[in-house]
This record gives sequence, structure tokens and C-alpha cells, in this order.
Amino acid sequence: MENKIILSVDKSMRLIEILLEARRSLTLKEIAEKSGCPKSTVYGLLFTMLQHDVIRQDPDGRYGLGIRLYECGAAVSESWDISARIHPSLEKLAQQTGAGAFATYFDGRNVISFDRCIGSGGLQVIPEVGMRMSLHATAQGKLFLSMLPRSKVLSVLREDGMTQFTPHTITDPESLLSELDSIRVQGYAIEHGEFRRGLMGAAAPIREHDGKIKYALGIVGLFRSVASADFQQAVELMVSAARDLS
Amino acid sequence: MENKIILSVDKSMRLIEILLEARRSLTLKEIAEKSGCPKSTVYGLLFTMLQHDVIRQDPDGRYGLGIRLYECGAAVSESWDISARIHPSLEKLAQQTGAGAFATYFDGRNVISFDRCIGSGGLQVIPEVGMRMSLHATAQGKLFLSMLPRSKVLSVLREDGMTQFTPHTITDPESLLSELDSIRVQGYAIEHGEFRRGLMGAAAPIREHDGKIKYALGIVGLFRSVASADFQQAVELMVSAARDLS
DNA sequence: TTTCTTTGTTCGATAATATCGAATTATATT
DNA sequence: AATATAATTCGATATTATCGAACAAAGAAA
Repeated sequence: MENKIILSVDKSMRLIEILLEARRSLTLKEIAEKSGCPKSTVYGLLFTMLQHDVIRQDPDGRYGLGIRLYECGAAVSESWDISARIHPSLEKLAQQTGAGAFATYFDGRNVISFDRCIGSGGLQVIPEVGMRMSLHATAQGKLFLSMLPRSKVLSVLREDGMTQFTPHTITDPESLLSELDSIRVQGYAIEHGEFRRGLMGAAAPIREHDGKIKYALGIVGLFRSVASADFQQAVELMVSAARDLS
Repeated sequence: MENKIILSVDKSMRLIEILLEARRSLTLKEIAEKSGCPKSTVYGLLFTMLQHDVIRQDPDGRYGLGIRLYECGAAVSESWDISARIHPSLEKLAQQTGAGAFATYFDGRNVISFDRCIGSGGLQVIPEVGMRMSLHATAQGKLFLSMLPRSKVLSVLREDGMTQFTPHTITDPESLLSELDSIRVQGYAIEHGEFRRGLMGAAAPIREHDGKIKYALGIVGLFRSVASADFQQAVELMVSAARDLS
């Protein structure tokens, strides 16, 4: 047997993901289209999850993520020792560099920030907790992409597209792939104004005991330039903090 | 047909609930026992959810709630800017009264706490964020129940049951209904040891611009009695804070 | 070490049920 | 009121989830 996966459950999870990505409530029709399943099938799945408050139905009939997911989220973050493990490093990093420091998680497809510390510098642009980050235009995104095989990178890029956020955003897959090569070599990634004009950042991986990489540290700030001593030093501090956590 | 529920999905949701209630990772065997399904069935369901990071497997093989639920939780709470609006009032209230102050959300069926501030008093018993609260035995629960039509109240009580937490817990629907009447009149609810012996609390509604009520402020503490000046004053502060937020 | 015990994972036949399109109802738009 | 769009229900059918049992892996005991 190739497939141990239970299809109806698999589809249900897919529906949750669709609602998560949409970041808003959707109509049954929209969900059915995005999932590629017939309306009636989707209806049955949603109805079942509705009973468990995993899905909620707005007064206007749209479907959204339910309150139970909030409960679960609170429970997960509590039980999450990684966050506790990383948080002190974030504080130290934010304090040492003056930049914002944050931690992200990669599930093979999405980069999600799950903890952050605001630096001492005046203006701060730092991703919110729970935010999904761009793959091709942020240091975090590029770092995680660099760990994937070429074919996977291309398929992910095709799915997500390569939105041009600023004039510096890399929008050509080949250029990105060659940058991923150098990231793989140097062990960390840098972002200079590719997501927001003037915003610079860097990301370094946190290795698990088994060598797998699921988490990364990041810094982000309005540095003078990527060549400035400030930035270089901040990157060094971040890389060593990440190594210590590995 | 009586049943539109998709069984495998229903079971999956049940597994998530079991893991949520357990507040820790469980072995396959434990989950199978609690759910009443054979190990192999549970295994298939968990395996499927594992693929979606809705479930995670610890290095020791135990199963727990996965990172995707954290993402979902963050997405759900994001859609609530209400938290930012309320938080300052909670701090002020906690500081003024010395009791714990918290905010809850009602979705028509469940009362969930979503923010809290610990008061200055020594011993504090205050619901955790993400916690589901009893409907018939807490001030919050009674407050929200008082806004429902009689028939709805009865059906909710039938579904949830009226667990007797302490000797003071109201376990008779008619007694509860008459208390709901007075809550509706006075505009806030009081709890005196119905959930935990000696624990007193109160809840006041936050009205939206359209007059709908989805959120409530609450205080909880170990007051001498509901007639004590401390408590009376705390309730007044809470009621006016809630009115200001409305 | 070997044996015994416990738990996790795989397998396959079978009965059960999820699926899908079409019909129906509800809601919105003209 | 008529039309269009979306939500929900229904039922026959083939698909597939289910379960017990077999197997594997990991631990404990000896």
C-alpha cells in the first residue's frame, strides 16, 4: 500500500489550511474551489468540524477558523519548550544589536514567526507573532529555501509566485537559486531591502540534535548598509547565538 | 438521514480534544484508550494529521498538538484587535482591585478567556488564556447565558450538563434561569463560590457599537464575602470599566 | 546476553460510509 | 416578481476506513 492517509481527514486538514492562508472567512463556494472538491463534500467536512468548534460559521454564512483552534494554539505555545529555550537569546540579541530579533519556524512550505523581541533602535519593523513570511524576499525565507532541493524550490516558487515588493526583490528564479547556493555555503542568509525598502535583516538556522533544521533566528532593522560595521557585527552575534542554540 | 457527520473526521477532532484536555503529549495507547478506538484506527488518524503538522510526534514517540494549531490560534486571535483595546483596562482593574482581571469571549456556545492580568493579592486563581469556562458555575458563563433566549439556555445546559463543582453550584435549571433574570436586570453577574470554594468573581458585558455582546470583563479573587466593601467596590470599578469599553 | 513484556506500526479482507452530481431550498440581485 | 447565485440535502455507488491480528521495535527483567 502506498497510502496510509485517511482521505477525508486529509481533506479536512487541507480546508483548515485554506482558511488559514486566506486569513479571513470564506464562503463555501470559495473553499470548494480552492480545495478542488465538490461543494457537498466540503460541506460535510466543514459541518463535522463545526460541531467541534474547530470551524466557526459567521452570521453571514461564511466559514472561518473556530475558537477551538485558539484554545489549541494557546496550549501548544505553553507546551513549547523551544520558545522558552530561544527567548533569552532573542532578548540578548535585541539588546546587543539594537535591532529587532525574532524566531521563525518552517514547516516545509511556510515560514512563520513565533517569537520576537523589539530592539532598542527607534523605528522598528518586526514581524508579528504568527505571521507568515515571504519565501523569496526575506532572509528567513531564503534561508529555508536554501535547504530544499532545486525542484522543490521551483515548485514552491511557482505556487507562491515571486511578488516584487521593492526594486531589489529578486523575481527571477535562476538568480534566486544561485543566491541560495551561496547561502548554503556561508550558512546564513541576508536580506537587503528586498521586502521593504531600506529594511535589512539576516537569518541563521538552529539545528536540532538530529541535524534537521526547523527553526531560525533572525534580526531585522534599518541599518545603514549591509556593509556597515553595525550590521556585520549584528550578523556575527546572530550566527553565534544560533550556533549556541543548535 | 440523521447523520451528516463524517466519522473519521469526527474521530480526528475528538483526538485533538483529547490531546488538548490532557495538556501534554500522550502515547498512542493512551489516546486509543481515551477515545475508545482501536490502536490501528487512531494510528491512521494521527498519521494523517501528522502530515499536516496538526499533530506532532515527540522524539520519544508520544503524540501532541502540532505547530499548525499554533499558527491557526495566532490567526484567530489576530482577527481580534479587541485584545489590544481591552488590555489597559485589565491592568488598571487588577491594580485597583487587587483581584485578578480577565477578559472572555463568547461564541454562542463557549466562553473562552483570551487575556488576563494578575492582581496584587497573594493567592491568585485566574483562568488561563485559552481556557474554556463553565457556563452555569461562573460569573462569565451566567452573564452570557443571560443574553440567550430561555430555550437556548436549556438546550445548552442539557448538552453541557450542570456539574456540581462545589456545594454552592447551581444544579437546577429553574434556579439558574431565575438568576439569569436578575442578571439581565442588574447588568452584571456575580459568582460566589460556585466554581471553586471561596472563590468570588463578577462579570460585566462589553457592548459593541451595534449593541451586540461578545466580550466581557471579569474579576476573580478570594474576597471575604460578596457583601464586603472590597468586593462591592471592585464590582463597581469593573462595571464602569466595561461601560467605558462599550 | 537472552527472554519476556509492552508499545508502535503494518497488513488485508470486509463492511461501512464518504463521495459526487443532481435536486432542493435559501438568499441575494435585478 | 423574476432571476441568479449560493447553501444545503439526498441517495446510489464505489471507495476506503475499519478492525483484529500479525509483526516489529523498544524496554525491562533476569
